Amino acid sequence: MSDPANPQAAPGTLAELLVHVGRSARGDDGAPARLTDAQWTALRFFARAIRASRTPSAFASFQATTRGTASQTIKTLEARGLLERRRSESDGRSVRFEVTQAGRAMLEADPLRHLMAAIAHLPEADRAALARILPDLSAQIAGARGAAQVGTCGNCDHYEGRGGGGYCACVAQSLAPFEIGQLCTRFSPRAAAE
Amino acid sequence: MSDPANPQAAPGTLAELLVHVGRSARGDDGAPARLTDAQWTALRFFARAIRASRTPSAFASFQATTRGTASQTIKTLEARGLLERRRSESDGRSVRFEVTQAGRAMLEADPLRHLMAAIAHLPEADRAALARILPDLSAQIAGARGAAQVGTCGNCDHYEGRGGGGYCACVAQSLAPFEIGQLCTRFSPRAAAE
DNA sequence: CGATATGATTTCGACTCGAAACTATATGGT
DNA sequence: ACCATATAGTTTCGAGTCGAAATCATATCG
Repeated sequence: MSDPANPQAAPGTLAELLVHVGRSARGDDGAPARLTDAQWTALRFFARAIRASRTPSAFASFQATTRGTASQTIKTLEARGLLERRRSESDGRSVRFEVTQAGRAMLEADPLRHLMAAIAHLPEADRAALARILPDLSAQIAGARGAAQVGTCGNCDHYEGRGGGGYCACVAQSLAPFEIGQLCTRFSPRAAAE
Repeated sequence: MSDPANPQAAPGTLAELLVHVGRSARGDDGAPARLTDAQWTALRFFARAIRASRTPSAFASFQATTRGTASQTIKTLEARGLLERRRSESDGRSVRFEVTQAGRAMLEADPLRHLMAAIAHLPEADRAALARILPDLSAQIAGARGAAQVGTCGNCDHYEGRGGGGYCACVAQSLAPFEIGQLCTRFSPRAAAE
C-alpha cells in the first residue's frame, strides 16, 4: 500500500502530519486579546456561513459537537461583542448570529493567516491539488462517521445557477452571487456523489 | 492571487478546510474507553518519537504548548496504564515514557484511522502531492511563529546514512534502520534550509 | 388537541490550556 | 568547592472546552 522506502508517504504519517499542520496553524502568537480555538472557529464560521446556517445548531453540526457546547462558545463571543444575536422572524425557537464590526476587526488577526500565507505561497498546481484532495478527504471522513457534510452552495446539489446568481432548492431562496461561496450545513454534494 | 471564478481554491478557503479536516479526523465515533484529543496526540507521539524525544519537554515542544500542560496530559495516560515512566540514567532530572502493551492496543482504535483510510484510498499521485505539500506547510508555519520544527530523522540535517542504519550528530548516537522514520523534536531540515 | 420533534440553553464533571510558582538536578564561572 | 543560573519536570489556579443529561419554548404531525 505504501512504499517502504519512503515512509514519509505512508497514510499514517500523512494523517498525523495533516492533523499537526491543522493544529499548529491555530496556535496564537501573542496577540493581545486573543480567542480560543473554538472561539476562532465559531467566529470564522459565522463570517463565512450563509444566512440560513448562522445558527447555534448549524455551528454545532459544523464542529461535530453538541448544541450545548456550541451555545457556550457563542455566548462568550456574544459577551465580547463579536457576535450579535437576532431572533428569527419565521421560527420563534431559532436565533441567528451576525458578526459585528468588532468581530470583523478581530478576524484581521486570525492566527490562521499564517497558514493562509503558506498556502498562498504554494505553486498553483499544489494549490489546485489541495482544492481537489481536501474536499474529498472531508467527505470521506464525514461519510465514515455518519456526520453531516459541510460545503459551499456553489457545489451543492440543491443549487441551480441562474443569471447573475442562483437558487437554492433546499431553503427555497435565491442566492446572490457573493453567497455561492458561503458555507452551508445542509450541503449535499453534487454530481459525483456515489 | 486566487481565481475569483473558483473560490474553492482561495488560500483562506483551503486553510479553513485543512483545519476542518484535521479537526474532524480527531473526533471519536463512540468507542468505549476513549481518550481526549490531547491524549491521543500524546499517545501517538510517544509511539512514533525516537527515544531521545520521548520526554515531557519534547512532547510539549511538539504540541506547541507548555511543559505544565504536557505534564498533565501525560499524567493521565500514565494513570491509565498506557504509558510507563522511566528515569533517565544519565540525567537525574529527566524522565522518559514508553507506550505500554495496553497503549499499543489502544492505538488500534485510534480515531485517526478514518483519515488514514481516506488517505490510503487517494490516487498515488495525490498522496505524493500531500507528502510534498504538508511538510512544506508545516515548515513555513513553524518558521513564521518561531516554533521548533518537527521531523523524522531520515530527513534531518543531523543525520548521516551509514550501512544499514545511520548516525545522528545531534544526540551522538547511531540509529537503527527502524528509527530513521521516527519523530525528533530537535529536527533541523536538510538541504533546502535557507 | 395531544404527542412528539426540534432549537436553544443550563448545569455538571472531567479535561485542556497558559501562566506562574516551585522542586530538583546540571552546568558554568570564579 | 561554591554560588549563580539554566534546565527538566511538577503543581496550582482560573478560564474555557467538551459531552451528557435535564430543562424550556415553539413547531409540527396525526
